[in-house]
Amino acid sequence: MSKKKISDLLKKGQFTVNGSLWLEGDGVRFFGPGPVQLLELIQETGSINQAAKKMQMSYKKAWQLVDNLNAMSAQPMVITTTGGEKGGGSSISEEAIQMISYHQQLRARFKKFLEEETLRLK
Amino acid sequence: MSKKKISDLLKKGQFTVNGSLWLEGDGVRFFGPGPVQLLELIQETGSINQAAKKMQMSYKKAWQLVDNLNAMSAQPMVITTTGGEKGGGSSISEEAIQMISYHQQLRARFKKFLEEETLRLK
DNA sequence: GATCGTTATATCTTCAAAGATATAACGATA
DNA sequence: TATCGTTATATCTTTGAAGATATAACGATC
Repeated sequence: MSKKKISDLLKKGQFTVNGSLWLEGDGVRFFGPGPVQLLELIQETGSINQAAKKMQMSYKKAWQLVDNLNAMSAQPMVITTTGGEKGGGSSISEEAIQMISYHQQLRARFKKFLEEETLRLK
Repeated sequence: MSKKKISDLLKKGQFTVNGSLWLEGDGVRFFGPGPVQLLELIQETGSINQAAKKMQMSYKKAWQLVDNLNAMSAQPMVITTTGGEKGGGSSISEEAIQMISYHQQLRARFKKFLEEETLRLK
């Protein structure tokens, strides 16, 4: 019996290999797709609050992500200030910019991997 | 300023790139690591019930996975019989064996990808 | 028809994650 | 000192997934 293509084994028409990637430190996941987008939006808006709103995330969750990121990194990724003229605000560090850049490249390589694997199904 | 290694940006010592993969049909995830092990154990034990116990999964969840797998595949991956001498039992189809084999190869390639990406951090 | 262990299914309970809400702290400006 | 919008934090509610439990259906064997 000849070997069938995987897609022949399955019922529906459109199949893809998909997945997700993250950085792990001592078994703890800490840098997935969510945080990257949040960092980008903090950079754009200058505020955790506004960044959270833009991605329809609760402020609470956004703050937790920021807190977690800062705890895991050698230098803070997000610098926050409270009070002042505009009530405060946040900016991202050079390290955060490098992490964003790295993550974009990583995602691009992963995307290629997934596309190759999806082709292999057919 | 020279570009730092990613691992220098982070606090703790041991970092890895990790992730998970699955097959998707019409946006619905349906074939991850859990089902593969379950299929293997059904093949080994001849019973959904015993397979579930071996991997410390509730029968309910195991049965749901089996039901889902059969619904997604052109031919059933698990053939079940009820009643009879031993109360019934289950076996896996040729298609399931092919899926297991495919998934093992896919995991091996993914493992290589993750290892390469982890090396890149350092 | 009584027995057996399994499949098949429904229902109830638990538990953790997420969301909603409220409020204190902050500090430049006027 | 009053105002402002933001950060920082606590607490309560909601929700969905998982787990626990119970039971019917099944059919070869005796």
